[in-house]
Amino acid sequence: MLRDAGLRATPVRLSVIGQFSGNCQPLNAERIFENLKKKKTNLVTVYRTLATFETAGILRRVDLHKDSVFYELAEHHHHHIVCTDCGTVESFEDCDIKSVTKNALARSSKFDSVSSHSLEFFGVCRSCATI
Amino acid sequence: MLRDAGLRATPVRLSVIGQFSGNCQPLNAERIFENLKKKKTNLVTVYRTLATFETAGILRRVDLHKDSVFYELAEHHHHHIVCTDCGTVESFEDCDIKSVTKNALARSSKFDSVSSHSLEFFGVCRSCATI
DNA sequence: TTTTTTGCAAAAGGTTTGCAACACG
DNA sequence: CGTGTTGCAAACCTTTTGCAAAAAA
Repeated sequence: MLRDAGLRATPVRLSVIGQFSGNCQPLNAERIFENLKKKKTNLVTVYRTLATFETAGILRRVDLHKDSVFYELAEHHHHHIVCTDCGTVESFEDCDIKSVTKNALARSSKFDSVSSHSLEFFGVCRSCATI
Repeated sequence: MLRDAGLRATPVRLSVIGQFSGNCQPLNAERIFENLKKKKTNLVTVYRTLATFETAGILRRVDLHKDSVFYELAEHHHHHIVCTDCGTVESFEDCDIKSVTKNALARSSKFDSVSSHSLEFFGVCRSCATI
């Protein structure tokens, strides 16, 4: 993955990729940094790693209406349901929005194509709703 | 609108609502503040107004993968195509994602319902693609 | 060895908070 | 008049930048 992107394989980078591979939840810099504490690295390095990976197309940004930016593996085409109360995030994979995309492009005056989309749902989870 | 939300009608608030009503583009605090400069107000007040309006359900947050938070009228159920190159934003209204929503909820173990969703497309606009 | 990557410190930028003055209703 | 709202200054917090030391290839 790193080699394909022309990036050097460093411990931090390998560990960051590992964190995403072993986890379906989107992660933010702070969280990744916590998981790396034992590795004695720097939060700045995490931010730089995330930026590099996003540019390389390894990670993609996920907007969860939270205070910091979350990422997930680009190859995992996920969408999310976010609890606006407790912040829990649930992911789901299938999204058949081909027809939506087609309609959007048909009506667009500026775009001929799109390269990605983000789709997130927001609501109150069952657990928060019942308390 | 303000009365319904139990909010006082102040000049800044009326002007902010006016800006959104007369504009289909999502706006961020900085932009709203610029449009208000003649009114001699404060950027802090703009942020507070936006937060109040979001809580009141008058505005909703739009994530455009930009550095600041954008908003639009909640009653305008819009989605957007954002150029990842020049940043231009095009809005579209129709989005038939009922079936996607239904599927997501059917597979969800934590949510029985959702109250909103955000759907944005990203790509390179025709103008940026040809240059 | 050469180029990329990291660490540290410091800055930047967007957003929030405390508190007193102000204004809507 | 009373409570909600604003202005100002300052703080906050996430993210970015500069530069020299360290590490990958």
